[in-house]
Amino acid sequence: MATLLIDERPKLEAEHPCFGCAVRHVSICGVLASGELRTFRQSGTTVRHGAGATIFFEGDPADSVYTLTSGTLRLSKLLPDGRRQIAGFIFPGDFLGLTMEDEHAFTAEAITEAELCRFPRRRFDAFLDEHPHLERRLYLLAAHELAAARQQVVLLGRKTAAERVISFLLMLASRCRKEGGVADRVVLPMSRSDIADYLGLRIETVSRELSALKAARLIQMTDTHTIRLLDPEQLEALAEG
Amino acid sequence: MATLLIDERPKLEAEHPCFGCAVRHVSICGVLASGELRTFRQSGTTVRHGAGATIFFEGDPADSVYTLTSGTLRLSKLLPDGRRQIAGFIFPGDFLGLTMEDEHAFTAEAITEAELCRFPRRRFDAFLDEHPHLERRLYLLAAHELAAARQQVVLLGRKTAAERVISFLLMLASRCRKEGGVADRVVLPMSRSDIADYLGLRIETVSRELSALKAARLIQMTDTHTIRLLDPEQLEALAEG
DNA sequence: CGAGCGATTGATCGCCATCAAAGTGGGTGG
DNA sequence: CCACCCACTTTGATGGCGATCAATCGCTCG
Repeated sequence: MATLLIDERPKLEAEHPCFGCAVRHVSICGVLASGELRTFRQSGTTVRHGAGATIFFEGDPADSVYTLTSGTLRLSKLLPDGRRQIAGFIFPGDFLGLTMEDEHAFTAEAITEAELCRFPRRRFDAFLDEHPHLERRLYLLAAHELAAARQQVVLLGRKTAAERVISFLLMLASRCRKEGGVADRVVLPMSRSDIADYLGLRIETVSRELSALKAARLIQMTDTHTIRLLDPEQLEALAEG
Repeated sequence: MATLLIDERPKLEAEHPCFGCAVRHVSICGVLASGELRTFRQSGTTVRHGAGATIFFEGDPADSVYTLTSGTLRLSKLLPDGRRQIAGFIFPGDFLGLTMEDEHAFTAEAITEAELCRFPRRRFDAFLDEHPHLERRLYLLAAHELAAARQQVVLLGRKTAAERVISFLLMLASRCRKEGGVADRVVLPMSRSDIADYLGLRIETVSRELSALKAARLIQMTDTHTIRLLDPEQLEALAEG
């Protein structure tokens, strides 16, 4: 029995790359039966992007959808004069390219090296027609993103700089926890500039607030991209005023 | 032929209140065939709320969904210390209560007197199971709301007070246009306080910016709740910096 | 070792918030 | 019908938070 598993596993993966996919169960593919998955896989291709690369620009025709399998992306929009707002970060398992319009409203860029599953939109839509239960999954996905966007609206509309930075750290910590990681050790793959543009602040302000939290012994920074939450309880209280 | 129409119409409406519904074709019900509609209607009830009334509070169990048939609502959230952020306004034809959580994340209140179609969530879900094409409609709806929320994120994160107010006016004008109204005459059913809490500003700032636009001959105010856009082109340019 | 980029820290400025007061309009009761 | 009230809006004066300008630090890479 055990030997069968050991022998069979690699063969399955060779036919079905998805079986080896780290995010299969969390992504949209999770609801697919094995036979469906094969068909689905055949309509997609794997793409790799180096850090800083652009997956698509705002205004580009939205003719593909993606699942991120590794790395981190940012979704951003530029105002004509260069001001930038980041609408969200995309982590492994997240879906990308979901839109009703013909054009993408936001630019998607790789923060770290990233790997994605790319599906031509036409094929994806056709597949959707044949598998109606995928639509519920898609709806759940959209509802989830909507909740996140509205949380960001509250943050940007009414929170102070300190509250924004704390909320951001807690958000990342919560995502860490859901993925089974340790709760109080947060990795920030993005730069201060990305954080600032996500929180509607300037990099100097983000830096200052982090320094203040460090001085208050609420966080610890081993390096600039790794933060340890020393008092999650109090941070939680501070995040909401 | 004409007499038949005249005679038959009221009878149809008596059996099928939805036929007389002003928002049937734009709301989620629009995809339903007549037979389906009858079933759907039977699972819903009409509710009325006076101006200022609360439809549900954030934290209330999300056991109903609604379609707004007349009036205007606001979706808001309070921070512990009383700061309020409005995440969106709900207009006739819009869907309300759409959430994946067990509890509503936002409070829904009537700005003007409002009329809604209320559906118990269990029945709605059951109906959804039997009519899979409704799920696509629902997905489209969520995607639309997501786009609106992200637009608000950009507004709150990176726009100045003047740009926010102009963007708001243009948003309402665009909605007016879609509903076949005149493009340059905008009605604001909500108070200055509601506008401020939507735009992440204070009422004084909203008032000042409106006065400035009036002084610049870009808008006209017949009364505090009716605004005429005198130069939509230039307003459009000013809205994006 | 120096160039170059990102992050931090410091000094000052400006937009919008806050505090304050006056204007407006609609509804009520005398 | 008018006087009064109350809530909402507008306008004015001042202040503070976060932006801006500027310098330094620390790291990686050539």
